[in-house]
Amino acid sequence: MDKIYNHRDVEEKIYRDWEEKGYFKPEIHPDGKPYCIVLPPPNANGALHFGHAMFAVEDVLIRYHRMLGESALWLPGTDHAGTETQFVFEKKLKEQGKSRFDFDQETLYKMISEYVEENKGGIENQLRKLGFSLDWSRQKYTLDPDIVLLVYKTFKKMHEDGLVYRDYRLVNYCTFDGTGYSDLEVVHEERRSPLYYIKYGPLVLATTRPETKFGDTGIAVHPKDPRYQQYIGKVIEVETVLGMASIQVVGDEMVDPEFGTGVVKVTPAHDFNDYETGKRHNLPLKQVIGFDGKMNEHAGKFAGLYIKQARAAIVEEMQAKGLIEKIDTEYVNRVGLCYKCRNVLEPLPLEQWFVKVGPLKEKALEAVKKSEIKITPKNFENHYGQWMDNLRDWNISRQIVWGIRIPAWQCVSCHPGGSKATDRISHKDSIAEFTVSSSNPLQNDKKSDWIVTEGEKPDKCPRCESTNLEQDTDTFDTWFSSGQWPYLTLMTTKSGDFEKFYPTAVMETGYDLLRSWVSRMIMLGMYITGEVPFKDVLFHGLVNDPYGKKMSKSKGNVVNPLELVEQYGADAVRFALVYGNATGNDQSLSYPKLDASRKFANKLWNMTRFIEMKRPTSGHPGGSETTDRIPQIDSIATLQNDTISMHENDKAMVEKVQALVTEVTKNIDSYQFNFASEKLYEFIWHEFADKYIEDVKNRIDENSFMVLNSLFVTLLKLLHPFMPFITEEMYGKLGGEDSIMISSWPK
RNA sequence: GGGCUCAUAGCUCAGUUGGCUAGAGCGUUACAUUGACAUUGUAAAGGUCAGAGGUUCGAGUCCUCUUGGGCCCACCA
Repeated sequence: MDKIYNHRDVEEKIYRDWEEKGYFKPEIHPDGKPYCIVLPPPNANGALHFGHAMFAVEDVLIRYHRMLGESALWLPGTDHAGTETQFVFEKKLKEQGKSRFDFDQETLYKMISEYVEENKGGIENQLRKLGFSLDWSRQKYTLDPDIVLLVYKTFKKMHEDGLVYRDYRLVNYCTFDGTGYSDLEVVHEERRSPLYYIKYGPLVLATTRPETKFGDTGIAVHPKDPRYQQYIGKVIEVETVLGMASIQVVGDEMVDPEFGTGVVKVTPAHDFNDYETGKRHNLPLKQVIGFDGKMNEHAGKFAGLYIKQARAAIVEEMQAKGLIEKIDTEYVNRVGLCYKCRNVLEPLPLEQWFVKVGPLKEKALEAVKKSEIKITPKNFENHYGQWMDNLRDWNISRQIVWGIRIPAWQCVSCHPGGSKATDRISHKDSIAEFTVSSSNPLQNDKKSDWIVTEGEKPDKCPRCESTNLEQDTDTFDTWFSSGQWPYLTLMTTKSGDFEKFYPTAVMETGYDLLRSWVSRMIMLGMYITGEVPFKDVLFHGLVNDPYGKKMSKSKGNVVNPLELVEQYGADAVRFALVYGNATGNDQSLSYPKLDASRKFANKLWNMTRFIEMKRPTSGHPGGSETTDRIPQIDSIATLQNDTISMHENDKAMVEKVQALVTEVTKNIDSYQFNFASEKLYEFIWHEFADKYIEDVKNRIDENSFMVLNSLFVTLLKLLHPFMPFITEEMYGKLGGEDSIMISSWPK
């Protein structure tokens, strides 16, 4: 044996060996109790980051349960990550001087698909490098045809059950990326936005968005505001930059009399609040900003200007006309930004598919309340409850091509010029269609217009028998498919998997995915299967840079975990991430800790070397590995039964190891991986090596050797889930049979 | 505006249902060792556990408030 442990010599070889022998498959223990973890699917097009490296705790659990003799399945998969991937691809297009609008939907989809295929293997091999015992034979991808079919079925069922509906509503729309988003994908930022005090006939109101005034269909005051009682319910005449206009005044509780002048303009087409106000007072909806981010024809001579330009031009003209009383230039408010491109999102009215969350969330909330699902750390149960309580209907339509196209068709004959999303994708001016065909969309009910299928094109329109049907060009929000991941995967891997492994044992992921992912998996899982998708939720924290700052590409402080694996070894990286980090807490990447872990591996290596040297039958140069196999005593119980005569120090050590086994087992069972790893580190190094080996060194005989060897193998087994490679390597050297990963957990 | 979370040795962090004489890694200091260990071992220094109250036989741990970080949520025109 070399004097030092070199992970580069062993890791790849060992992993290949495990995989070839089929050790990652649950069939290794076909009759064992089922234990399943579904891997949170990384972006198929992405690269490994620390969020993935934290999946080490899943490997700890899987390896532990496998050693317990259970039928353990860790199921890998990848996600097509719609918006993310299309965003990356469009960047590439831009480098080539092209844009997505140069291609039709099918071509663009194909291009992205090919691009993803090229990169798809990357993430898998990176996960292998970390030693993850994933059953690759069951790997799934969110765009596998069998998965897609199940997603269609879910959608169809939800449509039939009235849990999915089409509605014309305001969405957070990014005019740069050309798609709407759900509430979750909006990031808020404080910005200085001048507050303009505008004269509106006899009234003065304050607004940050004068350019939307052409879309005003009402003016609101607080119903009890004594200043404005005489106007409520009246129509007033106001002078605007486009001439005179008449406008309805309403009283609404929404208005804060303390803010500004206590008067507010109501622009239902361009503000979420106003949309609701408009609905309450039956005010029409008038869209003045298009999906291209420009003013439309309702803006008169300002049509065609981008929002920013229009604002400046309008304000200038209003000032010239004396329509602006004052401007508060220091005013700060919160604006919604696109989480991808950081541009200001525009609330725009659009027909979208929505998931009615009410009935779903009720059950999902109850499951956690009744502890059918336990969340660790426990305080996240509060987060979960709060989020669920405030959940609004979920917009699942995305105006991007990269994703699962929504299997809904509309009859062109019955609905000439319906809401064709192609127009938005090509950025043609589709505004007229909306304002014309939806003269009063606030009361519009278009639910029955759509034919939803399991993916196949309907033969004809059930109403007019026309065969001229067009599919919705939108795709599903990526979370709609990944939100069904546990059963989508298990229903499509091997027959019997779903019955055997569902509900899965635990969903382990970063706590940042509680809302966007975990909550949706619970809702959709319970809806489709009638059962919770997993019994436990286990959250890990984020890994920040060594200074505690969040790693991000823009900051340039991203550390690639693979480089650390190369430098320190996968075992050391895994150990460093688990050691000293309380479950669910964020941590800063610590090089000293990595170093300590690497040294620990080296210590183990040298403990093995020492034991090998002291092996009674070894020492003669001609001795072969096979004849020199060390007698193994596999269970501590055997030692405790006085099968051999033991020195009293050996006996004491047996007891200590026994106690350690109990504690480590308990810690892993309760997801306290930090305790387990700390105890192992402390015991192996400072008890077993420093004291016991030093003691036994001078009095070693055949019996004490057997105890030493057996106890050390026991310790290696306890350590194996955390440091799989080195423990495997040493297990072989110490005469262990087969592989440590399929050996039994010490009792 | 709500909610969550953190504050413990020079640094990075553990501390599980209150029992602590408060620990680890790295760093620092002294000594030992060329050994199974590109080292390791033995020992030492270093902390009014953010501050103030309270509950308790007992508080780093539970409660209240204060201060200072971080995160999340919310439609303030």
